[in-house]
Amino acid sequence: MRLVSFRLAGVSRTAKPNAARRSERSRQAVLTAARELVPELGYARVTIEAIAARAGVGKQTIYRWWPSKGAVILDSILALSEGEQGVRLPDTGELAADLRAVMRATVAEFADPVFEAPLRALTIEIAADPDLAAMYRERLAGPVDEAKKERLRSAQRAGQLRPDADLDLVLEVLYAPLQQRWLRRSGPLTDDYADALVDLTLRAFAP
Amino acid sequence: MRLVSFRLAGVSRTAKPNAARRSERSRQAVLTAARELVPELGYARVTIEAIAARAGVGKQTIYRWWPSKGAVILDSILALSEGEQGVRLPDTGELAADLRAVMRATVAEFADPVFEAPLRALTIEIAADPDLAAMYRERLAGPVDEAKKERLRSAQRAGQLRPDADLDLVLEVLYAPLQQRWLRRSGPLTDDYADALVDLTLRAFAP
Amino acid sequence: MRLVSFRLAGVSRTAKPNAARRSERSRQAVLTAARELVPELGYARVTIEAIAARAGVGKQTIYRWWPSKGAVILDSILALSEGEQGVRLPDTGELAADLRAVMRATVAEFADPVFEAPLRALTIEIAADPDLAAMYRERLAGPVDEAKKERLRSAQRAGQLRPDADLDLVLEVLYAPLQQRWLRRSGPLTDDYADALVDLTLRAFAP
Amino acid sequence: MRLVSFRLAGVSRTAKPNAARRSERSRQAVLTAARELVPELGYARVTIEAIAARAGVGKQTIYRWWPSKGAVILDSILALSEGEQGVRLPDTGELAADLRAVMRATVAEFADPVFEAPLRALTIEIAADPDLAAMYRERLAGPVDEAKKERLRSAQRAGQLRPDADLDLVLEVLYAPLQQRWLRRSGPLTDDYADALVDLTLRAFAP
DNA sequence: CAGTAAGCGAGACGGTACGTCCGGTCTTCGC
DNA sequence: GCGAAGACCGGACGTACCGTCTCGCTTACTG
Repeated sequence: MRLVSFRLAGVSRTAKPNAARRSERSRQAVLTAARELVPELGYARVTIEAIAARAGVGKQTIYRWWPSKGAVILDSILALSEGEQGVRLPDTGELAADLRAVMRATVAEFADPVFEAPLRALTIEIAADPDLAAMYRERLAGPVDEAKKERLRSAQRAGQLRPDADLDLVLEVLYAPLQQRWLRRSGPLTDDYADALVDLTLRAFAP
Repeated sequence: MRLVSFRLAGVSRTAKPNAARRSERSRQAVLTAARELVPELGYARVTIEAIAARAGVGKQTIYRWWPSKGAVILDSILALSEGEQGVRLPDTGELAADLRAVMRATVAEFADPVFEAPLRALTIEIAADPDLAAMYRERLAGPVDEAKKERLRSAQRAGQLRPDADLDLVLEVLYAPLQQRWLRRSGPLTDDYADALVDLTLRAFAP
Repeated sequence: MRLVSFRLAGVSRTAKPNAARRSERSRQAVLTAARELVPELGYARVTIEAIAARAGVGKQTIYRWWPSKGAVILDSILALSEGEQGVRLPDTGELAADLRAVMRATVAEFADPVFEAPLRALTIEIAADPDLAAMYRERLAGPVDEAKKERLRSAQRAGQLRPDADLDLVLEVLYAPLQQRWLRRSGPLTDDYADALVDLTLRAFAP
Repeated sequence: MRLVSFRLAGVSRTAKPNAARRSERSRQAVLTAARELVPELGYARVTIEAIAARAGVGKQTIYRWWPSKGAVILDSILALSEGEQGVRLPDTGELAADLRAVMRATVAEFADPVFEAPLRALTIEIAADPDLAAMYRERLAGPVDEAKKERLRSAQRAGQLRPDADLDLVLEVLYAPLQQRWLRRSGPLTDDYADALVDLTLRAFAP
């Protein structure tokens, strides 16, 4: 799978590298360097050269294994949850309370610069690069969304949500306003705001 | 006062240029070039040098009048509606129908590359640049949102919307899902989708 | 003339730079930096980047005005005699003495690292690059050889040299052994050796 | 002794490889590849990587057995005459005729790109690298010059050459002008030119 | 209504980063 | 245990743009 995307993304690379001989040490160093530099410098000022220098790695090693700077950032974020088992949302039986908790946690993440900076960087790259957007959906958004939808299905079985509700749409109504405020800095991100989004969503999709 | 500006003359960006002597010809050429180049090359490959070359303008002329590439893009979009009087939404008395029309029009805009490409470029720049985000809110988003809220207030008076509804939140629920799908290319943008957003919003904020 | 050779040497440069606006300051800085760096680092370790850095000049400024590193070296050597009027050899009337003086001076030059290092660098580049060889002949070797031949012609008129002697050949017999010893380090360069070359040359071309 | 070499094993270039186990196959492949690539690409574009790839050999195999690229070139030229017994010049008793034949043969060699390109490459490397120059003198120039001097000694015995002539100097006067013309491309290499060099040399060193 | 100062097109400049290439070293396999 | 294969760190290459800076030229205000 990886190799295919390389072939599509790479411009002139014809002979694909042998992944079995890849240096795990270098890989970790690059991802760590990327994660550190983004909040330090701001994404726009993070360069491949800076990542390579900080990681103590040749530039070629980055170009060999990642198709773009955005892909490095995506990997650096994915690496944080490496080794964890699948995501799972709280399920106390009380949908409203569970969603408020999750939404408030999201608000808190956006307030923490260590999360916020790489996330904003990634979001910008995704908006600009369809290939990266596909990688993002497949490897990060997809699994997380699936976990969220699992919780919603449980709520449907419990009669707390309209049984014919389009769960993708439910997620969008919950998250898109929050993420848009964050991305555009168009308003404050507070717990009250999180709660309001949960309330209106439940109203809109009440059985 | 005179002497101070004399003394500072030559220091970068302290003595701002005399707008009265600005060449309208050059301004239009730059905005047109920017608008044309973004869909042609893709935003990432549009450079100040390319805009200047296409416009037949010196680079300094761009640096003199715009603070950033994003500002040029913003202006190039604003210039499209230059001369028009204030925005105004349809008001047939039937809120659902009016909103569906507006949302479907937005969907159509996103499908047209001539609108889509500069809009995406602008959105990316806004996400990366807080200063530009402020300009955007003040000069583009603000007036448009005010017009939309005016229509919603009319609906509140007509008893078609909860009188205590937070109109900013209503707008976010309507638009953020649509714009996020577009920005992330995370799903199809259809008229049905636009209608679904209108329906759930009206449900959530029904009186 | 210069522009033509640029066009031939440059790979992708189509729009030739405007020589009238060239910065004399930068030109001098580059030539001085090159002259200093060659003996310091040895020619093989002198890079365009190092010259640019030492000169406090952008790399592009070098690439804009010189087709190759060798051309910079050639210019840096030519710049030494810039402003001087044409070369002229001593003419005491005694050919043997005059030639010995000139040959011994050449031997001394080869012993001085400040001359030797750039000269060796240039000689190597000339051997590898026919374009540069042409520049060298035209701008450096040509005028110098002409001055030497002028002295030989004077000797012919004085009956000290065979009147039908091929003067280019005379110069080669004088200088080529010396320069080859130097280039290949195949033997000692002494005043006696210089004298021996003069003696045998005069024997070979005696009237 | 054993322990020392054990301890140093792995330290770069201290423990030299066991020449007995050297692969003759690889050695030949490298030398052939080098000889082929120099005329094909021009010396400046011949890289160790290209030689290794063409030879079907790992880069390390080259670095293990040769100290520099120039040494590979030198070996590739030496390999041509491998197996031949010592060089020997024609001796018809007529020095002038014999020298003309040899000089004309040299002119012909310089005209053949298959000889010319590696020879030029080697000459350049020798000029830049004193270590290689020493190897060159010992393994290539030395034996050849000795053979030439043997012929000259025979001529001295036959009274065709001044008995006290410095034979190294004689060789230089014969060859240096020719080789310098070739290296600098400063004039045509013809049979007449070869003959002229022989004539003037015999005049200069006539008994 | 001439003189002058600004904006202008043009583009050279000092820089930074790009993405590629290669040098020389090190590691992993297979023979 | 050598050798092929090739990943690795390092660093220079030549190019593309950045944002600043002259340079003449044109154009509009000012004295």
